[in-house]
Amino acid sequence: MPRARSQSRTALVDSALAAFWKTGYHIVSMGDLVRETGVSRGGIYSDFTNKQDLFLACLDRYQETVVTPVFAPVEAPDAGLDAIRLYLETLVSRFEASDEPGIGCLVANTLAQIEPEDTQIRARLDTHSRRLTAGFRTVFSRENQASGTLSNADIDDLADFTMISVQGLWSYSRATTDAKLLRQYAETLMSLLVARVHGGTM
Amino acid sequence: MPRARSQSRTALVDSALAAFWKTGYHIVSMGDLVRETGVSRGGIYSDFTNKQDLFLACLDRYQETVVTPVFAPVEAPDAGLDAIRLYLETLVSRFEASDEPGIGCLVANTLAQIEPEDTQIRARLDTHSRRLTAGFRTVFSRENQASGTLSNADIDDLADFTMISVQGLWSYSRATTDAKLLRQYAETLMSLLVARVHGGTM
DNA sequence: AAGGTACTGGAACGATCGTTCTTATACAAG
DNA sequence: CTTGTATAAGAACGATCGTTCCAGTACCTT
Repeated sequence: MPRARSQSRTALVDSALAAFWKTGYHIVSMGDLVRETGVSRGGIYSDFTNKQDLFLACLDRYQETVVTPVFAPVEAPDAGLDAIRLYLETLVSRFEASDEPGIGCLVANTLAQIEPEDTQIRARLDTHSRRLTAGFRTVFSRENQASGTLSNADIDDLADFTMISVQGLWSYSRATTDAKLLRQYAETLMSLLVARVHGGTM
Repeated sequence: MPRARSQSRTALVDSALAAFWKTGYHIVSMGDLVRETGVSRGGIYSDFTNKQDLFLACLDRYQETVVTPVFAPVEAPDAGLDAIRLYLETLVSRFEASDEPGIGCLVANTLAQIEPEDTQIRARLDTHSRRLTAGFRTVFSRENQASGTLSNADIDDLADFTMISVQGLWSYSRATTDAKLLRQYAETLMSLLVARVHGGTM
């Protein structure tokens, strides 16, 4: 029977996730991970075959512990535009909670620093984007059922637009300490979505 | 009198810029730079004190050779909303020219992989953002003079919004090969700007 | 108490990193 | 041609990288 480690496997991944998220995959060394996770080199390599394997686990864990909780309102069965508003509000208030520049979105950060051939990582980033798009699309589709002013193609476009805008919001959160700016962005985006869904195709 | 090098200093920077842009600062090694620039190690270190110094020169060069030409319409003295449309069109058609994922924006890529304390690099990224914002703000201000429907604060917000949106567009161009999606995003953004400037505050 | 298991801490490995230095070569000036 | 200089090519340096390995130890089971 396996003995309980001082750090459980998920706690190990959580610590590694924090390091990768804040500092970036290539900058974080195994020595850093040993120090920040509190798990020895042997311990890490007994659970993961190499650094990239651990990072992939972190990407998966990121979906569970970061994306799912905050995106859950949008993915709820009865979610409407207010769910998207709530989602954006959660993001913005998270930015406002700190005076320092944010650490952005792990997925967006990773996208900027992987090589094009890195298919394993890239697949996970695609999954993330499709998850966001699908969530938004379902909401728009539901909101559109009453009026029916938008075509399916319009809804697809709007979902893609929202996904890219959110990625931009996350990305830029790494650059600024001015949360008010991010809040303004979210509000403008939100008003655009409302206008599109309830105010016709503009 | 100094002898002409086989590669001039600007050609060196251009080659290094291409490598940093496509692959990322941390992944590109000095050996890579020697191979791709065609300049020896000694030659590189005679012009730049270290790798970061060369990278800073690349960031500056990026402004000159990439940002300035494509952003020039927006910064023109008589630029209007059509200049922004032209700017977005230039970006999108650049994406459409290739079947592979894009390499994004060097500034946005760098932002995702530097440490928060890296003030020298961060200062250049801030300058870039302010440059974009200022260009957009001037256009909106000019377009607004006739009707005067927008307050100065509205114009500032809209300029920030546009800058972040453009950063998002660039960022996501690294993720997808679907240029149509990016074109759709640009068109939606453009219609929003037109509505805000000429159609009231929504 | 004894044995086995699972982890720690750290030494050690080869590879590669950024950087420096040396040697040889190609060209300009006299 | 000779001399001087700037560059090229690459050896070499210490540091650090990811990874492996080993001895010591704490804990569970019997």
